[in-house]
Amino acid sequence: MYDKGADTMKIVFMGTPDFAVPCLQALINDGNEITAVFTQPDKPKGRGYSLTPPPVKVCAEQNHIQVYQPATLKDGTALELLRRLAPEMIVVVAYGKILPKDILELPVHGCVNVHASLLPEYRGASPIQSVLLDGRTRTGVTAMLMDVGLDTGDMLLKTELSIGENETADELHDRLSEAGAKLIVEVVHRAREGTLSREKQDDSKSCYASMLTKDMYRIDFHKSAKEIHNQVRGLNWSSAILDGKRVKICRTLLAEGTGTPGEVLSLHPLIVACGSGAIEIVEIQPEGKKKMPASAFVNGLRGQQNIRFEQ
RNA sequence: CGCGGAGUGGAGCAGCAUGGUAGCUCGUCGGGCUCAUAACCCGAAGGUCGUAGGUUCAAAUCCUGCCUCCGCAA
Repeated sequence: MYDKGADTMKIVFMGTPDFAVPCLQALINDGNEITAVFTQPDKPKGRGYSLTPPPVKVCAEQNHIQVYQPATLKDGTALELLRRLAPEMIVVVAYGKILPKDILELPVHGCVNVHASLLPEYRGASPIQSVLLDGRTRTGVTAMLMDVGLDTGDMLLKTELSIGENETADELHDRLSEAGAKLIVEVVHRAREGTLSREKQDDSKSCYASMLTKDMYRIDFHKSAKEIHNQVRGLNWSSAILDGKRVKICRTLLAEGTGTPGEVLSLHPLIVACGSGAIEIVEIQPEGKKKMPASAFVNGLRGQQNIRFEQ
């Protein structure tokens, strides 16, 4: 009754970090024929610079899928390889490389990208974090048909999510990642049925999520409590200097109170004054230690309880 | 051989340079006080001090190997 070609699709998957893994796994579980996975080359990472494979590679290998890690897609070898693989669709999720035009045009169903924002807003590198830094209350994932621009292609499907007041980038990342996995499976289904429709992006409403830089992680307690709270949750943590030592502030809540910026208003709970308002520090990580509840940190202070955060 | 920090009852820390009775702030359990409490008071349980060896009459403490965790940097 069923034509084999009608209920599976030949797909090449391109992706690199954790965010892309649920999408790949979902496509596999959905029974599609993943003929190959493209991912970034292993890179020296972490302590000792040990060569670390990207998460997508690990997942692909567990599923016995052929992995390719070309340094570039521009020299034609990737194109030739892809011609042989003959995918009906290329799915790209946080791959980290630009696809040249001839690859974009290769599959019949095109190159579909899953992007972690409601396009045309937050195109670019850090949509998840930027949305939180800006204090937005809604975001989502968008599947789009890639073109030569950066996240500018025609949109196919979206999923919208509302953002919790205290939600962190890690938490949002995971939710968006799962939503993206469901979304791409639906895109594949509908591509087979031929029921997808394309919607152009309204460029006048677009904005870009800039790359994250190191200095964005430093807390300036002159800023408002709201800004600092968004910074901590948007970046997962931010650093401050306490008693001459660097600490990561990993989780905060908005709190009551006023004082000079950086002043510790209370140890139980741990509340710090900001430029306007105050934040409660819920989780903190001293240099060289594990992340711990602020209460544990305060317990370990022993005598030196006259602490204040430096500017 | 990238640089550095750390592993001590359930949590966070002290003790280690001058080896010799396990400490502190919490938590837990029991009891008391209170209209009441995450507050206060009294009491209790709970630790082969990461692991394997070495030195020693004696090692959490000194020496060596190994494991694990973390910060920086990439």
